[in-house]
Amino acid sequence: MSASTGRRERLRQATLEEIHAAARKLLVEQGSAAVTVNAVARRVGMSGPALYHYYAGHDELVGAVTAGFFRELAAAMEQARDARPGAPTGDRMLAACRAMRAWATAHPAEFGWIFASPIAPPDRRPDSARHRAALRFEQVLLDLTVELWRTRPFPVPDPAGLPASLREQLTAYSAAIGGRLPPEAAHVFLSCWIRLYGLLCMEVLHQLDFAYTDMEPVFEECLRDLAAALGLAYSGPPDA
Amino acid sequence: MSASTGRRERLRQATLEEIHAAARKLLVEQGSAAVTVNAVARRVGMSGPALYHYYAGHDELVGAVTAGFFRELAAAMEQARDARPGAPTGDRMLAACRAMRAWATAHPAEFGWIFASPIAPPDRRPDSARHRAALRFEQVLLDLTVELWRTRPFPVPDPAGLPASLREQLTAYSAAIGGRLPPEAAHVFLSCWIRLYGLLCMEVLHQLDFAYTDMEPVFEECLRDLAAALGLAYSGPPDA
DNA sequence: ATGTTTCCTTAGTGACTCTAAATAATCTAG
DNA sequence: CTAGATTATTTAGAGTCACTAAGGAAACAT
Repeated sequence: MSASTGRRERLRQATLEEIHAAARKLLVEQGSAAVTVNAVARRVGMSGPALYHYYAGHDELVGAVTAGFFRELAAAMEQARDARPGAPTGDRMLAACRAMRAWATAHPAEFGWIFASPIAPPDRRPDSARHRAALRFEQVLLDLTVELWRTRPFPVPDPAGLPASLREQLTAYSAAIGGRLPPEAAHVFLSCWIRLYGLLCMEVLHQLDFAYTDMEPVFEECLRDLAAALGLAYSGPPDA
Repeated sequence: MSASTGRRERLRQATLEEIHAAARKLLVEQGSAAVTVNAVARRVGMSGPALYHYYAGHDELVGAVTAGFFRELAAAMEQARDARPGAPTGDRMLAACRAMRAWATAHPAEFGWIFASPIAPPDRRPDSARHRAALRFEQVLLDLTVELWRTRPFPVPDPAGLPASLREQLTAYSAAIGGRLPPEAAHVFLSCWIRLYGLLCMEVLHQLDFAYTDMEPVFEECLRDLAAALGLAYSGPPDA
């Protein structure tokens, strides 16, 4: 068997990327419904069933494309996070959040595709590339929150004030992330995550068009809230 | 021409409802992808193209079904709102919010369909039945907020502290709702709306499965936050 | 040079959306 | 009560989709 750098393997990788790019272009230009096996194959110059030598079917193709989007989004956030290594954790967190929205607004079709996948639950198998990429994406803000918690702990609610069932779930989640955050801190993290993610979700799904035409200041207001919740200084958008 | 209660018209309405029910059953039992023109027609006992005499195509059928879901959701919220006419506005608002989540969790497929429609943006024409039903849905909490604002004004941010572009949009929205809320109050309303809607969005799209298995206490925590923001007394879930 | 693996094509199946034409049922007018 | 218009529904068919199967051609290994 040839090594991983064999000529064939290289060609195969190139074709995979070409397929990936074609699918993305199709998505951006004509919407998610246009991303069909046949259409993608046509774009890369091969006809129909040839694509089945690269992906087992439509779902797997969709999953691979989605994973790529997640990776790109995570990379953008990681880059923003690491752009100024010496800066306070809070600033780097705000930068990562803004990078998330920047990617989302620069690539609305891709961001929408991530959530409202034409086929929502199928590729949610915990071993899929999509799942791994999604984990990496979720990890970015979690890591920053952990760092913040270690260096400059934020205020947390009294665990006794939380409902018992919520406390149990938080304890389980705290264990799932290796105890890097205690349950109360995990609650704060998840609350922030929900607000951030939910807002972008709604923006991208156009659920707020009835009230807002430009979501940027709304997003900044949300960031201000989150900064307050995390006890960190809110510094306005970089170019404002 | 016959009156609106002609026999034919009645038959047609009955068929429309039958189509509607068949589509919904298909959605619930086999997922959104199963809601095809052919499958729906088969279920109502007619074959294929006959359905085109009731809907111009797949998109219109989807839109009609979605509008029905919106109406049902709005009705459930209105019923909760009006269940205890003498109760404080705050209690009735919490009841309406809980009714929203109750409907969403009782009909996850339908609620998910509302957002991640197989065909997202096309039937977003401002004159469609879907759009009107969505407006009615949005109106429920808006009405309650207006009532609250008139009877027991909630704290609002200083307009001078808001970014100019946000202020402009809020002014426009305030005008769009007939000035029933001033821009600052509209901002509070929209913030609450975004948090509520965003949370349910994420729950239904299973974006929080990585941390929570039971979202009910999370939702109640959110309600508690919103109650605080609106300056009203939080009263726990009715049956807890 | 031979055999194997990989890639890609054509052909074909069953499903889908939707159009067109023909047929059956129903209502309306004289 | 019958003739014509309207409506409901059917079958046929075009075009596309996902996917399978079978075969040819190229690249690879030995």
